[in-house]
Amino acid sequence: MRKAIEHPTGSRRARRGDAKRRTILQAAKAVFLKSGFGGTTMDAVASRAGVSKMTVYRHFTDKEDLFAGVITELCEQIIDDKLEKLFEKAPRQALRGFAQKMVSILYAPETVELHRIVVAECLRFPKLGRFFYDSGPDASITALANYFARNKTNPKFRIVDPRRSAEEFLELLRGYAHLRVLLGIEKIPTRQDIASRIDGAIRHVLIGTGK
Amino acid sequence: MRKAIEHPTGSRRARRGDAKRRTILQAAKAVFLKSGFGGTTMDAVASRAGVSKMTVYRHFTDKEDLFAGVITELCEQIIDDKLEKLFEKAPRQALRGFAQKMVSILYAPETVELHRIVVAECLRFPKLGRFFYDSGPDASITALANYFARNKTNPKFRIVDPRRSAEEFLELLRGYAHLRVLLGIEKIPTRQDIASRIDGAIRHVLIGTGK
DNA sequence: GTCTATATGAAGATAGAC
DNA sequence: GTCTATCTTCATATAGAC
Repeated sequence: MRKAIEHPTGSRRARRGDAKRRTILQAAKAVFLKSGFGGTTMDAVASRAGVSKMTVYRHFTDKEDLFAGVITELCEQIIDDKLEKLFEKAPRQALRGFAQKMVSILYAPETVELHRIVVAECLRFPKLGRFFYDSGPDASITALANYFARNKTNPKFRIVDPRRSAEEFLELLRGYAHLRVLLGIEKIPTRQDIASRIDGAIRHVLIGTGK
Repeated sequence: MRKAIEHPTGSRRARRGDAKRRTILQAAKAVFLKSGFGGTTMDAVASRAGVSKMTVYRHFTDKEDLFAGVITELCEQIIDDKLEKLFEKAPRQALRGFAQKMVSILYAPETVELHRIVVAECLRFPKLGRFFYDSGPDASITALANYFARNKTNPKFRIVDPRRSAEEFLELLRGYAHLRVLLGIEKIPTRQDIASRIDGAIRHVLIGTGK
């Protein structure tokens, strides 16, 4: 983004304190996610927020600033919990729990819409791609890679390089089902599809898990 | 797309015969891929093609029609060769050859840009997502799935369901490197990265391939 | 068929009242 | 601080001459 994505208009305190600002941000989030950057008009945001357009401009210097505010908030919320806790169980259960958590995030409608708009606008806003990637995918990969690194000598695991194995595990979870959802072809993968996807990912990194 | 993506203005013969139409289409392709649908102006297309804007409108009824023409041509060109020929060798070599072909397509700049614009515009043009998916990803998955189905009983292979295994193989090839390229974070994956990616994919579907 | 010039409309941004 | 009303820009699309 042209402006710093980390610092939309106003101080951090002002961001939290102002209720109307939050109302506008919520409205903007809905409109941007549904219509994209180009398809969103300041009129639509103002209308949805129940305020006049001028009020929107009082809180955000322009459309890009508003967009930055929305995206920042969304990215900060992608990974909410501490992922480390999931790895405290035995390997198979730990990986299954982590996988289920990841799938639930990956396929959440809001995540999918965010993903779509980031891909769409990452050329217009050069910082956007990295900001999103660091907030979501990279955070997940790193958490899993650390777990693999700790268990690299464990004979149950088939780890070549921790980070690569982490990527591969998550790639199998995401897969083409995610692309189909992104393209609007599928709504949400079935439970069976997800279960089989998780099995495939675990089979890829653990040994002796049968055919 | 609102109009049929398969049939932009004019008959199939007219499409091939008219040289100026092709000039406009080439110019439009460059501009759309660089700037997206919203960022592209008919002025820019006309200017790049070296014709007046009116001439563009003589060949394409409107901007959407022009967009449909560009996307149709791009999608038709994604998979140019017959993929079946690649599978005539021994399993390991066959899969390696197929994988290299797929990687070269996946990471070609034009493919990446097409992918990006399709994700960006698939909500505005409902048919677009499926058209792209069928032309590229699904064609690849199906070709590989057929190969796996023919070799399902071969003890070298670790195939649960041919189509799922095909998706998994291609997911490992695509992976997060592709997302990073899509987001503008990386330019092109390194040779080592690609080689290791191909190894991982083959390891996933063949047995007894070492570690 | 192709051009120059223009109409139309939408949307980002602002002026000034309360 | 918030509103109504307005300005300005610019891109799609068209009219009419050659």
